[in-house]
Amino acid sequence: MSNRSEIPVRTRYAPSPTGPQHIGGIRSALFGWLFARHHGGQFILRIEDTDQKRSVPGSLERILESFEWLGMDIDEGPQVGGDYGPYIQSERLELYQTWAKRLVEQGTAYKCFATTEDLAEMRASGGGYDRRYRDISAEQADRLEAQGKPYVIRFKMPLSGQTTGVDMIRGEVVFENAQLQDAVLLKSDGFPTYHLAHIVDDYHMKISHVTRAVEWLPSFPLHIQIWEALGWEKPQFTHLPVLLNPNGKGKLSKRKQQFAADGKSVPVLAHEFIAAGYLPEAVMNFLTNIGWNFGDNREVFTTQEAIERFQLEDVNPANSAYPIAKLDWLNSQYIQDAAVDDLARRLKPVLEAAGYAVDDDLLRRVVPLLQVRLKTLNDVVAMAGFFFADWQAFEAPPSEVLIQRKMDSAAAATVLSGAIPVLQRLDDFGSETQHSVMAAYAKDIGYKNGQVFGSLRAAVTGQRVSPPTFETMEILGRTESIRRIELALQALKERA
RNA sequence: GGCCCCUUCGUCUAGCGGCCUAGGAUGCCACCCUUUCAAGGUGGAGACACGGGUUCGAGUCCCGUAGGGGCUACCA
Repeated sequence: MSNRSEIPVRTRYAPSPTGPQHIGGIRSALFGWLFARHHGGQFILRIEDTDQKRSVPGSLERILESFEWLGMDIDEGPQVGGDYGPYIQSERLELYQTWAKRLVEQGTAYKCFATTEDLAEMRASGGGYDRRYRDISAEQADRLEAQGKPYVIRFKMPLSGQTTGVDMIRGEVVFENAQLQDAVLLKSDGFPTYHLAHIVDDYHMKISHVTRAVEWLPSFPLHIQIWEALGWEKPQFTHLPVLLNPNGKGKLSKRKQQFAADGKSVPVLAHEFIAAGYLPEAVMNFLTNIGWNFGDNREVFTTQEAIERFQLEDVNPANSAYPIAKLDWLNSQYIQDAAVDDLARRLKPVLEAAGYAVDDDLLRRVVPLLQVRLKTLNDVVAMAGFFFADWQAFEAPPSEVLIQRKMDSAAAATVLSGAIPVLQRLDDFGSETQHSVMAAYAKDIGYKNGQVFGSLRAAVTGQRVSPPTFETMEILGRTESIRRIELALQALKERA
């Protein structure tokens, strides 16, 4: 596939284990994954837990679950292993310390003894770190260290000149070195910062293409300088656009619950998509189509098809408002196109979670009635839960459901009671036969189809909105259908 | 504030100088179909942020302005 690079393509997703996975992070990972798969390369998961304070136990499991659900397979990482591990940064501390020390020895980094208070003062007087320890002598530094003073290691950023970075979707980006600070490479607790750790790891893990969110663009020149100070050949870089809130204002946040225009809360965390009843294929399709497009004006495509076409260069550099409304549509497309057994298998746990005991054969008969009616898997409960409830416990719905528009209680009773013998006489209780016979019946008694069919629907399903009436009655069977109609008649009589 | 990135219908996008009287999708509206709800069909409204250049010709290239986003931590 790749005909211009001899080195194998290796991309990585390197999240901090700070809790549930945010859809924005997953999208960044997705682009790196698609790129690796397109080129037949490897996709690596690395956990960046160098900030102990922010680490949340169980995060790794959540990340792995999200990837598995979406079908994004990981070639190397914690749990799966690989030749370049460990894949958790807190287990690689020695490596970072070695290289930080090397930089100090070669004079491109230095020990800085400024205290938190010193830094706070500098910030208060309106500026960043003033580089006060950048040029102290080695003896001075040794003396301070011998006194037990804590220190960090900072990078000696060039004070003048420019650094030019090449971004695969933006081209050259030029920065003034004087704008950059002497970033901390190694913290006083011996842990590296992101700046050092990711470079050491990307180098040692032979990452060929760094894909990360645009918020890293401002520190791009710093990273370039560090790569060069280390004397390592750089990978290629791509800064990916991010997801904005649905209204286009601000980066999509997992902290603040977002609401779509219709007032529905917007799924942002990976597990929320599962809980909301979305299909993983639909979510993948949805995510892939933001900031990248399939071409040919196609909106619905498989992950495999996307892999065949995906190019990082084609990614739109602009951030996007989170187009969540499109996911409902896409999801409904996938539900419509799903095979009956497949959809039944996915619907079953949803119904069970709602408290229904699901009979597989019954479910398979019901599914075809549902396919054009469900936006999400969860919709099955309101639309067709009644099929799976205890039939013996069925009760007639309230009168306002039973009595159709432009009808009253007496009219409803007339229509329903007259329908019973007609249904009883049928040789064939199939929906089509029912339909034609009931249409004729409606004409006979002078009511509209909608009034007759609607009355039956309400009597038999207990709902105003349901799958088609006659298909439903066919599944329920003649005996049960008529029993329910009788229950409705009784209810109308009692309430009259 | 400084620095960096971005800017086509409400939204996601196609467009990489003439194929654009700007295409698709979603959402919205109307009509058709119709036993509810959907689905489906047909049609409609809807965008090149603005101003300068460059060019025979600019949505497409350059500059500026405006707007949006991000960074500016011993967080990533």
